Amino acid sequence: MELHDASHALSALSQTSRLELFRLLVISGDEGMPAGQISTELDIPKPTLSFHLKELSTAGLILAERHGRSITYKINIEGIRELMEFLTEDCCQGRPDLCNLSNNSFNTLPTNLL
Amino acid sequence: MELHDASHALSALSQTSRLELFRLLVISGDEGMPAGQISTELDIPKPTLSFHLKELSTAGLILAERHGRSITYKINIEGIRELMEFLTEDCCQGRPDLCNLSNNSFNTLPTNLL
DNA sequence: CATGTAATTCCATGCATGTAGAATTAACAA
DNA sequence: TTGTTAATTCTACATGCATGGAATTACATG
Repeated sequence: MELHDASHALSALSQTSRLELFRLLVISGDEGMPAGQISTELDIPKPTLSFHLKELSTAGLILAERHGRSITYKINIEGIRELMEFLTEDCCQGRPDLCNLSNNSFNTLPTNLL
Repeated sequence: MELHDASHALSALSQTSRLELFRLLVISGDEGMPAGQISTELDIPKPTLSFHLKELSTAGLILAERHGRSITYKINIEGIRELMEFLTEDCCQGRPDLCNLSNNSFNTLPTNLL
């Protein structure tokens, strides 16, 4: 991942509606959530939501999958991983304390959602 | 750190000029770099640079310190750490593989720059 | 105090982004 | 094929952001 892509991804996440949307999809996990449900859940009109979903999609942060007549969205694990790696690359040049977050309990969390 | 602050920080980093600026300050480390040098280094006019520096400052990502008649900027370790924590919080709810980046060699890097 | 240097604010311009109603496409069901 | 539901594009409007020249503030030195 290079500067331009990272900037695109960060730009997609820099908007409160989209950050909330992103969070919701992260929590909803691998099964994702259909657009209509997201629209009611976050109280965002469908055209507006569609715009934001597209932003996150082209930024490589979420994926779309049609199920019948509804379209389900879910987070793109690879895309997020790449962004995280880019940021930690940036943050940690010779400064390991920055990224060595002490209170991240990732490894103690259940993995049954994967 | 809450949604609004995170969105503010992400917004500050979402712009290519500022992302480059941020990178430069990360690399320049704890001694930072005066605004004039940044201006010539990145070939950004002073008023434009000043605008971007302010954006990163109010987002809590960099710090300013006057030395004589020049003002030196450097990264704000705490601010960056908070943003990283917020993002990993978001990214890792029940999905530890996302943030458990395998190829991060932070702990093998020299710490003499701190 | 006067001069030179560093950086910032002021301000106007142009471009990009967010928003949401109306029209449109896509899919299923009878 | 007609009707219903889901989601998207089209479109227009308003707001916000990036840019950089000109004027301004802050500081050091003779």
